[in-house]
Amino acid sequence: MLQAGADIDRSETLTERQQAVLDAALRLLVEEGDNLTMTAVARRASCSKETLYKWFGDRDGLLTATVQWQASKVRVAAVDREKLDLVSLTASLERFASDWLKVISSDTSIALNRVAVGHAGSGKDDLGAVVLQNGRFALARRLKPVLEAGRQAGLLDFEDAETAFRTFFGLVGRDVQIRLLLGDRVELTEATIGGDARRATQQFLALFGATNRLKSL
Amino acid sequence: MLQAGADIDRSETLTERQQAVLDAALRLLVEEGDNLTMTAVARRASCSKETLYKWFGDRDGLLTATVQWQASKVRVAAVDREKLDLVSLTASLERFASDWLKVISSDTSIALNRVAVGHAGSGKDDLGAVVLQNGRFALARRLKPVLEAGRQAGLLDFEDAETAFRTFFGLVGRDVQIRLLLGDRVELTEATIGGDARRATQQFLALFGATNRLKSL
DNA sequence: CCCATGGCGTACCGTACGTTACGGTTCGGC
DNA sequence: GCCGAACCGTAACGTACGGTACGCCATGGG
Repeated sequence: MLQAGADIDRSETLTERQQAVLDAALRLLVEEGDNLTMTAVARRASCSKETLYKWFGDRDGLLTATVQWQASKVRVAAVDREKLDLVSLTASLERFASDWLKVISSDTSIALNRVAVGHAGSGKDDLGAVVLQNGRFALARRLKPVLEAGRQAGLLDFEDAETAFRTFFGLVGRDVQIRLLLGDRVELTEATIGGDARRATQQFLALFGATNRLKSL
Repeated sequence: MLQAGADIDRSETLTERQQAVLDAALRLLVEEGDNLTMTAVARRASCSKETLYKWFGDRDGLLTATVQWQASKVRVAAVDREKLDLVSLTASLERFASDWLKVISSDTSIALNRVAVGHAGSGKDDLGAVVLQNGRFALARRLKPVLEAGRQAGLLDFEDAETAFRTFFGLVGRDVQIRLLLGDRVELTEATIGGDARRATQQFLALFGATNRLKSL
């Protein structure tokens, strides 16, 4: 399984300057992909290579620090769980879907996932684990309480929150992420994202809404 | 959009020996990932580097040839479209889902997708396009006729075959592929694949079956 | 005023790897 | 039996890049 603690918040232990350096590395990562060089990072960040090595150890250290830094920035606020009727549940689900689609279609997410996937083969670092923790698993952690609350309120009907979440994940993401990662130009305007979020939520409610029965899962 | 002709069948133009070399490269790609060296391929294939360069031009040429070679091997037979009732349609869908899950969870598919994703950033070659053509788009080409036939037979109800396919794709794959690419150990036994295929088809039929209405897509 | 520290810029080293060149060997055709 | 082509094994070359060392400057405390 995945290592625990891969999503520790490093924003505390980082000085202002170090964060600026990591931001530069992040921008360069988006532009150049995995073939960015230490000299390029140093030049872009206006710092010396020796400083990079002193702060981050080696290239892999810099990369993981960059990924964790970006991860610590997208920590989103959870949904408030006060009122819960069908319309608020629907709104929450649509919100989650829309946010998720925006994230996975952003340039930085694509770049980060690319390098993480590339590094996942030879187990030198755990970029894949970091990205998973702050991507797919973070989404699950934030969404599952909403699903459970929906079940408590009698709006949803499912056996296992995990499988319900995974279905929602599939309905939202479909083929978007893999196509983007493989370089396909998927048109994702604000409008299409909104439409996809609505469609996915409706489909999810059709499958797991308490009114409809689908006991054969 | 993606380049046409990315899925030309190269198995004709390749001699026996060249296919053996590509097989060796493929195995090495699965083991080593993108950091395989030309010397390693030459040694594994018991051929000289000069031959590699004469046959495939350069490293990228060898990689694309390897990917295309593997792609030409998984060309699967289409489904026969004679009888078409609900049980045969269900069987076809389950078959597709199960096959697809087996493919994306195979070692070679994971390795190939990893290098293709890694190379998709810097547009040196078009590995991403090749993988997409022979993966996601090939699946769509093979599945869409079945969906259309199902609609003709009054078993399915959808507006656009493309969006219907994408929903099916999402219901089948969910988070499996991205988790595998990122290095997560997903347990995918024969039994779980069968169960997932059944669940995905049932959900798809619940959404797009002609008996049920979900006109708000 | 002086010195120590931290960081910038740059030159440098070692190595890994893509690419090329070359000598030796097999093999089909004459 | 001889020739050329194709190919194997390996040595060699060039380069790019990770990692390190060193000189210089700024700042801040004594």
